[in-house]
Amino acid sequence: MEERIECCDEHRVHPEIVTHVKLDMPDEERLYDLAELFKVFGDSTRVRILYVLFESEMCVCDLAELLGMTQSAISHQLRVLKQAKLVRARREGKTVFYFLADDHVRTIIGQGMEHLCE
Amino acid sequence: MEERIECCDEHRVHPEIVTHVKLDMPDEERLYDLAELFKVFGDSTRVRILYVLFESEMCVCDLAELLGMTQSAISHQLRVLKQAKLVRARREGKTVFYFLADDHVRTIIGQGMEHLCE
DNA sequence: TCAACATATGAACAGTTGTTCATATGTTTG
DNA sequence: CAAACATATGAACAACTGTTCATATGTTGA
Repeated sequence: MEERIECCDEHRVHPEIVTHVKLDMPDEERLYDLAELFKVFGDSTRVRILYVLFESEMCVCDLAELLGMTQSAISHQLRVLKQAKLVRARREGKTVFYFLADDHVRTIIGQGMEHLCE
Repeated sequence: MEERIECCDEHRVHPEIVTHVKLDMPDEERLYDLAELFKVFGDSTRVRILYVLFESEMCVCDLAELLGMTQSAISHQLRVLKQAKLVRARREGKTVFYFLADDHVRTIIGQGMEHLCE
């Protein structure tokens, strides 16, 4: 802990800060999960689906038509979104309606948009 | 616009809503950029780098040592982060210090963490 | 200017991801 | 129950991504 692997010989950053940072870091696993979550936002098909669901819950085939993609592709992506707990599903007869799971989705996407616009 | 490609024959979602959603959607390009932005957050090495930079600006080799990765790997990822304008760099002699570009990064990661914890 | 050091970068490779196609599951209606 | 329809899923393939290795660039001090 006190000894460091050879790297830069002169450390501008104090060892205290490095130690402090190490203590403050969440577990590897938690950070891995966080990256996995953002990975879900990192695909334009899925972002588009989420944007649609901002307005209204919708069934798979309407999503497919709206986004100009096959039912299969949309269904695969909805599964990813569902596993990440970003959307939930509600069955009504033959059709399944998907809707946003909670408001973090809006906030996260909103902040992303803000970042793009600055 | 009024005519729809054959899909579900009975539409539970009113055509008005579909039209409304279409109008409210940002451009393809914007949504693509948004997904690209989140893609940057979607890697645990990059998330870890960002977390470290929450605490303090840091040089490449310190980051490499802290995260137990090669200098090259870190440097490649810093470039990605820089291109996305999530971090900025400051040169001081031989060493280059990287730091967070703005506070959206904190908010976005914070919201992501919140989502995981619910 | 040259050696030593910190960082950046290009090529290559393995691992991952999104779509398509074919098909399976599940639901309603006759 | 069978047909029709909406959705889900598995396999396969192309495209993309992150790391490594080798090397280049840029900076300092002798």
